[in-house]
Amino acid sequence: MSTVRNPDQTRSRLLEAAYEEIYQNGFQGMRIDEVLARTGLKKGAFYHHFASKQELGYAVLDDVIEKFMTGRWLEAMQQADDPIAAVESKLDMMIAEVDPNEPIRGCPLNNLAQEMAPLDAGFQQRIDSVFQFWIGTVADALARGQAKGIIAARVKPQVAATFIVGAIEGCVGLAKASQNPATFLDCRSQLTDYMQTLRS
Amino acid sequence: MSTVRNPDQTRSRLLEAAYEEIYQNGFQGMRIDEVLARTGLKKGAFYHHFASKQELGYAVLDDVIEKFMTGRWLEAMQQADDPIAAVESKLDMMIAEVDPNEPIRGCPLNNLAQEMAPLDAGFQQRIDSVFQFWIGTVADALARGQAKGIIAARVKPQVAATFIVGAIEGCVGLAKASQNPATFLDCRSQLTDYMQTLRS
DNA sequence: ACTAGTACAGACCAACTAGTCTGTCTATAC
DNA sequence: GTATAGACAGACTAGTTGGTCTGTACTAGT
Repeated sequence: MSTVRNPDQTRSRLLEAAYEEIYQNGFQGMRIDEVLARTGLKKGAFYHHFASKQELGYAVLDDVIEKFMTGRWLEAMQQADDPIAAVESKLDMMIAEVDPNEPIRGCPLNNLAQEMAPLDAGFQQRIDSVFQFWIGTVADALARGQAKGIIAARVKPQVAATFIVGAIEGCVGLAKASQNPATFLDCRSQLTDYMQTLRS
Repeated sequence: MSTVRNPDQTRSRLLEAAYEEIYQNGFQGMRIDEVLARTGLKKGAFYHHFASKQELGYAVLDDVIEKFMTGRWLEAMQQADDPIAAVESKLDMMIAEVDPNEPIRGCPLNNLAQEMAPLDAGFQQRIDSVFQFWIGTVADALARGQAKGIIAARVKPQVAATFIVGAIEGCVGLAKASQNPATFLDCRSQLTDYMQTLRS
């Protein structure tokens, strides 16, 4: 049996399976054997593409999570006429994506942050850079809103954006703790109130 | 050598060591051997007091973390003249407790929540009950503030309290991700702004 | 004082898990 | 076409980890 080889795709499959396993069990809880079982690949393939479990974790952050967050927030914020409406729209999307049949697993980025940031500098730097990028997209949108006069001049875009991102993660985290989507809705309603105070 | 025995204290030492290990490495990352090394005890002692690692985790939540949160928030909120000022005071205490020489490890309760809530129903229920208690203390204080006329009547205490707790955890979580206390200060300043909007 | 249950010590085990190594098949360069 | 490097398979290992089990010393009730 002649096997067709496609190393790039093999690597992607490993990354995708690892992302799922990490999302479900955390990085430390993720087992390489389970990633291999998901993909049907063997140890030989894995360690050909990744030097270690740690390197796999870094690659998931670099190649899956960062790209996901970039795709999700960058252009949505960049081409937003109203930054607050754009954030609200993203929150609506997050709600729509919740699968009521599955446990609430929260935000993949924040999950890794809370687990790994104090334990591993490589994780921490990558995570921080994604958060800073995310906050930066919101801050830039707020600053453009100020230029357009729809956001109050007193608002500090970076500070407000930090809080918006922090509050989103907080609301998601509480919903995860309670395993109740209604918690997110309650929490989010107040984030909405806060954001309205940023308008001029 | 005649060893003095004190089973209650032995159990407490195990719980305290386990709490520290969980706080540093997470529940899954916590190793029983390391708990024993911290205490100088052996397997025999451990499995006499706890049926399993899972039961230890439950006990840490029930006997350490819940008690800690109760002691920290209950009476402070109960005897608060001004609920917002009381929360601010607690935030000041949290800042004061940060040790600049150690990595920012965040909130022990939220750490466990983000790691274990979707994985283990026993953890999830215990964590949720502590969060609900915490939120309840804040909500009750807000309601009393409304009765006194210092909190606006339009405020829904439970919803506002949920957001306050969520935002606190979000701010702490971001500071943990960035390993930068300044992130918490920025984030918190906006939580302060939000809370001011609750006044009448 | 005796006994029975309690509170441990510490050796041991079975399962798991990250990582290694050798071999083989495939693709690519020439 | 052939050599060389890349892309895997899969058996194997060494270390770890939660948990068990037996034995023993302590303690409380009678």
